[in-house]
Amino acid sequence: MMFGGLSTKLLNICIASFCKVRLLEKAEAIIIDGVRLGVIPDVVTYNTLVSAYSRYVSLDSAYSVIHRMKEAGISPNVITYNSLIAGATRDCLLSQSLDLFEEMLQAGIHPDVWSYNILMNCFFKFGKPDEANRIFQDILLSNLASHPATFNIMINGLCTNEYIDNALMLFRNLQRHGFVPQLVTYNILINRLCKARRWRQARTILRELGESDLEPNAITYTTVMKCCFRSKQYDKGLDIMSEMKSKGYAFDSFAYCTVVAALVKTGRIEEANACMEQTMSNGIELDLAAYNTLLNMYCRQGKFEAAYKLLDEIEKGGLLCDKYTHTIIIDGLCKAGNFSGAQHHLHYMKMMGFHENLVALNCMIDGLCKAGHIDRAMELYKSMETKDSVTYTSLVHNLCRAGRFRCASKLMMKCLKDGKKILRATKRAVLRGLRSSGYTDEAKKLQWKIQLARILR
DNA sequence: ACATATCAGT
Repeated sequence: MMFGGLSTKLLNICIASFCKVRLLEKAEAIIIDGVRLGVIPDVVTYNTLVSAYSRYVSLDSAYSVIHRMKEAGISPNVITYNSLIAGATRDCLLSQSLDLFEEMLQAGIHPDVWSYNILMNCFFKFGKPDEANRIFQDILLSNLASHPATFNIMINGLCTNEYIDNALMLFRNLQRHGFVPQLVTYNILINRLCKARRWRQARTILRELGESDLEPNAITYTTVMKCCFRSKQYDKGLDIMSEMKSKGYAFDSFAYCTVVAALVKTGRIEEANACMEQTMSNGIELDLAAYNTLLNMYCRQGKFEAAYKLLDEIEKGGLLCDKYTHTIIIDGLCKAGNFSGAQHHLHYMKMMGFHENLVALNCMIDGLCKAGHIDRAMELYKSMETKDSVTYTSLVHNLCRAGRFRCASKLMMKCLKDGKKILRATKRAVLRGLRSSGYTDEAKKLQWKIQLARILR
């Protein structure tokens, strides 16, 4: 009996290490071997599989593990449910996450602090900060010992739900009460502050990380590098890349994509190529985001044959293209002036089950305008179900460039009525254009509308 | 030995 217990423990350790490197078939094979030798899988064995399948394969495949588990006479426990709920949240299935939580309660299983953390993260992900906050308060008031992750999830969730000041206040309050930030806490704050373009505060947090006992990791470096690129400090970003390499940090797919995307964006195609070759020669496995980065690079070089070949390769490799993939192709074709090709791909995308793709249509509009086909762009605009501020900005800006200020003005009023934001520079361009071409009354009217929109907002 | 949070792509 004791021997059996020990063997199951060993089996579980083996399975966990195979799952960690995504060798699920190997993990399954060991279970079969184990059963032959009389080693009985337990709840931990199945939980390990549930987690791995939901993470690396699909939620459905995780459910089939649950089925096998029940057939073997083993009941799911709180960890099983936590894994499933986390998986459903990762797959953007809000109601399924909540149903699973309910099912867990119905089954008489008591949620633990992990369950509440996962649920909190779920609410934040779906833009429900109030519900998330309620759970946070419940955790603090309950007897459950809170875990640093509770605070990290809270800080991150507040930031992604536009409560970045509250997140900072929470962070400082926690520190006053003796909370020692973890590396993830710093990484979360640096990243979110950079995305909000609050460079000064981001630098403060980065400095505090430097003064702490913690060592930055690859995520920290990638985050800071991205911040440099975002604030147009390209050479500084590349310096950080070299520092990261020389200090021996693993240069992963994230790091390479960040660098390649920045190089492509600034037109440094040769360097981007070299960087991408390094990625490949380092044997880094490309996932869809990495393929999309590569695809974007090809498109910007006008290498569409290579791009289409890559598209085939992606699909043959069993990956499904996402909306980013298609948008990159459409944007690339538009920038190259191939509008019939772009139209064709738009149809293809629809055939693949993607319906509205506002970003791709915005790329079409911008491309048409830049190639001087403003009327075609206006036609497309009229046929669109939804528009956003990018749609309007692109059209208004290009109408101004073509000297069609009254048309630009009319469109901008529509935009304001629609409650969409528009760049200040674009507003000024329209007003200046109207005045200089003698439409002073129109300019006054527009200015009034702009002020009105500001008051109403 | 199993479950949560941070970094890349239009």
